[in-house]
Amino acid sequence: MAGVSTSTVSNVLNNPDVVSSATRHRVEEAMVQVGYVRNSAARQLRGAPSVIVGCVLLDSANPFFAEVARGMEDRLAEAGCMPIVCSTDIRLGREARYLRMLEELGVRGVLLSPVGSRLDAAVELARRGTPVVLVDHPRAGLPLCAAAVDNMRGGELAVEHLLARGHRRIAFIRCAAEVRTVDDRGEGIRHALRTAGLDIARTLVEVRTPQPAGLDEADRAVDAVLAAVPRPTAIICFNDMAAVGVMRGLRRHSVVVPDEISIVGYDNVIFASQLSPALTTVRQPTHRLGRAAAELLLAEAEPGHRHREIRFTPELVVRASTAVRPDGVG
Amino acid sequence: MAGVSTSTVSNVLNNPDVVSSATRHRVEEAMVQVGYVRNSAARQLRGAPSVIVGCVLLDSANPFFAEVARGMEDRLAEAGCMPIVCSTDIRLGREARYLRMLEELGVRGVLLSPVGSRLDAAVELARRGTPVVLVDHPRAGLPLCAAAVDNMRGGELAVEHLLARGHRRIAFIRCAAEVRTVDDRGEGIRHALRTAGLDIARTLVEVRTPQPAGLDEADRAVDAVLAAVPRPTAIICFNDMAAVGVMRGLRRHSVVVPDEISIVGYDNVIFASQLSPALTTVRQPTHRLGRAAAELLLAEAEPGHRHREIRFTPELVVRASTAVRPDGVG
DNA sequence: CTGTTAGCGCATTCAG
DNA sequence: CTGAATGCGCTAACAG
Repeated sequence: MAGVSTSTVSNVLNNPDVVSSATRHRVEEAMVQVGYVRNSAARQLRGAPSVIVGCVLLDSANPFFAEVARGMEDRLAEAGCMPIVCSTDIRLGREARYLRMLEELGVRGVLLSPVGSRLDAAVELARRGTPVVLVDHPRAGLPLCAAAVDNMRGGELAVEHLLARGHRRIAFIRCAAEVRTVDDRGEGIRHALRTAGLDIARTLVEVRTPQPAGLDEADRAVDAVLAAVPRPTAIICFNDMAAVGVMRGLRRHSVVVPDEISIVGYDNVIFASQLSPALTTVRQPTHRLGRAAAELLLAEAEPGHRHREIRFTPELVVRASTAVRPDGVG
Repeated sequence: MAGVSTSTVSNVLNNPDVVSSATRHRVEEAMVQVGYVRNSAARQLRGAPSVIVGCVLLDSANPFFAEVARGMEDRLAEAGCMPIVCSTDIRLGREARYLRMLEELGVRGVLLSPVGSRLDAAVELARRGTPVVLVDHPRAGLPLCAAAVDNMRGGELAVEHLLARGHRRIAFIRCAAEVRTVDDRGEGIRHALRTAGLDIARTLVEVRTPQPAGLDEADRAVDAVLAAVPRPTAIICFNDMAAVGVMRGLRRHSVVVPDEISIVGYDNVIFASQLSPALTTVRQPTHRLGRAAAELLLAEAEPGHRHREIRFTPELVVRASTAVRPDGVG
């Protein structure tokens, strides 16, 4: 020890009030002199909780998840924690690998936007002692916490809006990969159609875009939509990026939006309002979703903790890409 | 030990070929039976290099950085590493705090998009043994590696394009925060104007938007641009999000783009091509930038390593938001 | 090829 | 209030 003492230093760091302020100052001074840096590995080995939280998302570069991750980061920072951000690209193998690595790291917990709906790996991980919070996925009775958006409701909102505008022939463009959120939106779409007394087989056209489901793939999916007989008068897209691709595809076919075909996106990315036409879409509270997930995870450390779900409700943002059904169609 | 041996297990994990395949299998079996999980903390304490890399960025939710981060993540994953992603929001205090935490964690290194240009903290950190790679910031002779985009050239590209279209009165909308990349673009703008033999005081109008420099702030900054006498016929924005705000602001003032005023953005975010009018902008190789930074960091572990800089060149993407200068103006 | 041992840096005893 | 001693899980170096 530079000053005089030995592991009084430990107390200076962990129980500052137990040390006389004189020696405390002396020790603190010595620490900056020597350039002392705490060693997290040793602390953790000794049993201290890790400050690291794993965030395993489908794709951190996707604007939706990027904002969710930022919400997580902000809440974690308040608690002195930091996120490790991983993208699975909807690949189960990568998810498993990341979960394994995070477990070995002894992270405080994992915020997981799961690939499929077989959550055995997540449940097992939690059972072994690493808390897991599901993000953007319903709790589904599992012994885990979850922060989710009501995607069924999101699908319903889109359909209700289109039905009110007179549309009776609607396409749903979705990604080929099995993603729970997208499935739920599809479920909501069908539910709303049934509720309106419509025959799904005759009103709904589902088109899947190949992976990676980006702008170009959605552009090409337009061909299939336009080939459907009778031709849909409205298209619901599984996210805003796809909606942009669809707009491009329709332009390619010289189909005017919204005069001939209406479009509804999903996510309300920041550019949605500046597209031409401005995109009608479903807004999700991304930042708050991320915060909530982090909140749930941090709460797992508390004594009488019980698993719970925080569920957000999406909102329809009506803009210029949807109009009343053109006469004589559908 | 479940099977029979003790720290032969260590060899099974680290020197598999040194153990007879019989016992190896036996040990491996026992490991899954017991549900054995390596303890990274203990390995690290013992001297193993960490698999964690700190990524300290200005704002991970910003599409530019989100894609850079993804590039980092992809390269790191190939090396069995994972990124901790932190956002400073251009606050020195937060940067310092994060760097400290990452140092305590004993990360493999830090990929830093620095707040200002006073890089003492980064240099010190590196000197103490945590490698630092600058991201989106020039090396500037420092004893660090850097992965950067030539932002001066980006500014020049924008100006050269506008000058070729006849513009002689140009506004530059920038964020109030001191950000090196934006400063460099401004420098490039001035350099290109000087090179063309123009008087900067008479051709260039610089407007700063308050923090957080988002869409709304840029929208409001339009007022100042339009108030300038003579009124600029073109606006260069420090990023695409700002360009979107500027478009909105101009619409608010019933100024038609590009007929009355041309706009150049920066970043070429994925939606840039779908705006109305489609945005002329400067493209940066985001994903590759992130990859390169990670690459440089991983290379720091190699024996005869020498610091170096990887510099990318931006490209102008000409679209519909820029036109020839309207007659009789400027 | 397999078993034994020491110590990485810290926090938490217990004695002074 | 301060100083000395132990062990967290692992690996490297050596002994069998």
